Amino acid sequence: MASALERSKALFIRRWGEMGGYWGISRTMAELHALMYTSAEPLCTDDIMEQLQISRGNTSMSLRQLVDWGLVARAHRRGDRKAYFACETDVWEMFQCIATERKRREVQPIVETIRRCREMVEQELENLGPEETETAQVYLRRLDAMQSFLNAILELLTLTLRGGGDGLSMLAALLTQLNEPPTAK
Amino acid sequence: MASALERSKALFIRRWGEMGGYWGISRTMAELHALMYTSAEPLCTDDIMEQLQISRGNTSMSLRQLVDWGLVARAHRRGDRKAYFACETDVWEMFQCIATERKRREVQPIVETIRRCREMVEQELENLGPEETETAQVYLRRLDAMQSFLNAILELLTLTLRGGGDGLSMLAALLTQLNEPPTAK
DNA sequence: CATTTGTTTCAGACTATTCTGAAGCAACGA
DNA sequence: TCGTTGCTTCAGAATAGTCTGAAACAAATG
Repeated sequence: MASALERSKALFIRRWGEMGGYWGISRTMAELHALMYTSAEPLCTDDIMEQLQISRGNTSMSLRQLVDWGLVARAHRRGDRKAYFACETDVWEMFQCIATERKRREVQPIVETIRRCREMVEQELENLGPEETETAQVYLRRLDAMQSFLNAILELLTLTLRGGGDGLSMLAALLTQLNEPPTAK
Repeated sequence: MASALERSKALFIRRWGEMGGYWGISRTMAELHALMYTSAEPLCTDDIMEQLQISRGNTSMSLRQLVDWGLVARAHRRGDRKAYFACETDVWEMFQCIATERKRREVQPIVETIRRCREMVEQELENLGPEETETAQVYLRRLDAMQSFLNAILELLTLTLRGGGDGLSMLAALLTQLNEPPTAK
């Protein structure tokens, strides 16, 4: 019978994997991450294969992605040719890695697309009938709103992340202050 | 030849759909959302089917999900039995809808799981050898760190969202202030 | 109550993603 | 140089996720 510690880890790994799915990360990659997060020691490929029951190829590919995201680092042991892997264990650093990458990969492109979309319509704006102009205006206003929103989020993340590891927790404290005084209005 | 307005909308819809994929939302559902966001008027099922070239069934299911998320509302026209659908157009409200739902569906469960994981190990803690105890301690510390992190995020969202629609933009402005003075140190 | 109009559901088809396993590559030591 | 160890790659298999279309349903109308 597996120890309580092992069963506890297994549960955490399973749940973390599930969650990955909801956020556009493959279940296995998330499980791999969880496994490393729960492990006190760096792990080698074979450890991972055995614990998660996945193939060598899958392990190699998933590890590479985690390293690309900056969530996992390669490590080596003296007199051992195998590569070992260790997870970033500071949760705020972890969050920063993810936020930075998603910003770059997903938010930036849509901001750029919105800019282009706006441009396309602006050029045509003069040659439209009155009703079409109205429709176009609504559309442009919506694009602008979305653009501002995304820029605000980008700025918020940039500023929060720049502020070092505990930026967000500081922020939360700050918000509490902001939210409480107004009750005395 | 399609008008620039149409081509612009199509581009936005395509990109928004792609992005949905990265965030664990089906491409079609995201496209549907984008279509409604770009449309000045509420749309009926047939409009959507035609514009996105998808089946009636798919349209019905995707709309239902969007309504569940609170991102889209049913509307009706006098003397017309068809249902029309309109998108939430305030981006901050939109964000709130998504944040609230994800919090409930995805963050809460993992917080609960972490609590359980901790419990499982605590019970066993006394019956362990010294080395195992060390390992278990590391694991528990990691669980605690993750737990605090998630709670901070939850709190942050709650506070931000409670503060009305433009809470975040206010926040961004505030952070700018916080970050700029220190340059004068 | 039969008909028309519009919506929902869901089994099966289809598509996309993920995974495996074996071949290939690279680094090292004998 | 050749064998050994360990990592990476990728074609094809397996799996998971999405979509269709037709049947069932529901509501309004004649």
